[in-house]
Amino acid sequence: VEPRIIFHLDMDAFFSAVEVTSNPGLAGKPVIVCGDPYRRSVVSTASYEARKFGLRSGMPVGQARKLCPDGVFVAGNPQKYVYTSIKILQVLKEFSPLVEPFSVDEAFLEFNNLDLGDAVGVAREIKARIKRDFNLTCSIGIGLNKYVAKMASGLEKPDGLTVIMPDEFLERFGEKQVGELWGVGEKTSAKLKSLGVYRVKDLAAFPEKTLTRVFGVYGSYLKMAANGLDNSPLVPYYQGVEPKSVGHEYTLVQDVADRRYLLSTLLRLAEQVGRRMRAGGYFCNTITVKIRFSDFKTITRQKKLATAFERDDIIYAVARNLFEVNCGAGKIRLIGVSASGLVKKAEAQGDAMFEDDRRHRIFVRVVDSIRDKFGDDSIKRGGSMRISLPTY
DNA sequence: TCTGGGGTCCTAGGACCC
DNA sequence: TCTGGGGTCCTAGGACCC
Repeated sequence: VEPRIIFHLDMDAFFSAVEVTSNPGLAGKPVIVCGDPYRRSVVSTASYEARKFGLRSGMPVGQARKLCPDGVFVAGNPQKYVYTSIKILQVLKEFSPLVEPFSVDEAFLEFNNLDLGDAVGVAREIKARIKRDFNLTCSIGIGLNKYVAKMASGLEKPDGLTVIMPDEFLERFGEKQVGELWGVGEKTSAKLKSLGVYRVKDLAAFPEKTLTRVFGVYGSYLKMAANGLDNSPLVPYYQGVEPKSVGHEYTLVQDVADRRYLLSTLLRLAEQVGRRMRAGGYFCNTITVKIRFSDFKTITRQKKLATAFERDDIIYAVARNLFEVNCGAGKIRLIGVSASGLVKKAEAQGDAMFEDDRRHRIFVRVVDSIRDKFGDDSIKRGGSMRISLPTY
């Protein structure tokens, strides 16, 4: 019996590549997809041409412009990427029913009864189909578990195809820095360095007891990761995963001290959160407000209620109270509202707050449907009308 | 160069109860 | 009188990922 084989498929510079397909004149140019260029934003995706200039995801757009003055900076179109992503998933399902969408540009596939030699052929077919149908390239990593497949897909980007057998993991990654491992970020790298662990092979051989003492449950995960071990199951798309939270946050165009303006923004965020919950059929019992001050210090404050709710006015009332108690008097850079403790609508039945008035619900449904068609800004309630910023 | 937005999971401390 | 032990729930923050 052949063991299960896992593919990890990673679209190459996905957002930039999609922009090029809808505007072929951009082909071969440094294309940078970012947030609204008129607001404070960062690079979402830089094409490989742009990466030659040192551009990376997460880099502030100002810095990116300096490094790459001739770059084409495009405001992202999330809907377009989601649409393309779904189309690609449909193609992947033709190759295996066991597809786990991992993000908008990544997916895992599982194959059973597939010979390893044949796996490479299947991967080539997938790459050819995606090239033919979408004019996009991807990189595929193949291994016996998700972790190895994920690490493999990054080795030969772009347009890569990499197989890693269990006994090959340390050959391929042993000499690399621990920060190259999926799940090992800046802080963990630094902590590991202080333990004398620099390379993946050092971590692979490090005593697990020490790791567990320093990192808690994460310690044994680290040791396994460094050895290419992973027994996490693939979760097929049709099983889905229930979200744990729904939130929105917004970095203001400029830091703002005007409390009326901030509250109107908070209301908009509360309404967006409510709308997403209703669209998914969820109730929540906890609201979290996030505040980032001018100095980038960031706090979160949350409140759990005894009952589940989804009404905008309740979300806003809770958020507003948390905000007013914690906002201080200075300028604020970002505010966010998030709902957690989610339960499906059916499970929330019988809750006291569920018995609220029908008219309110109908009103909200109408507003939601208009916003679905025409965008969040098409309808506003009085309190969320923009109040013009004072001149700076 | 001035630092997005959407998430998940884990930890630690305090409140509270028995 | 000057100090327990166990357990659960809630809250805040940190780390990481795409």
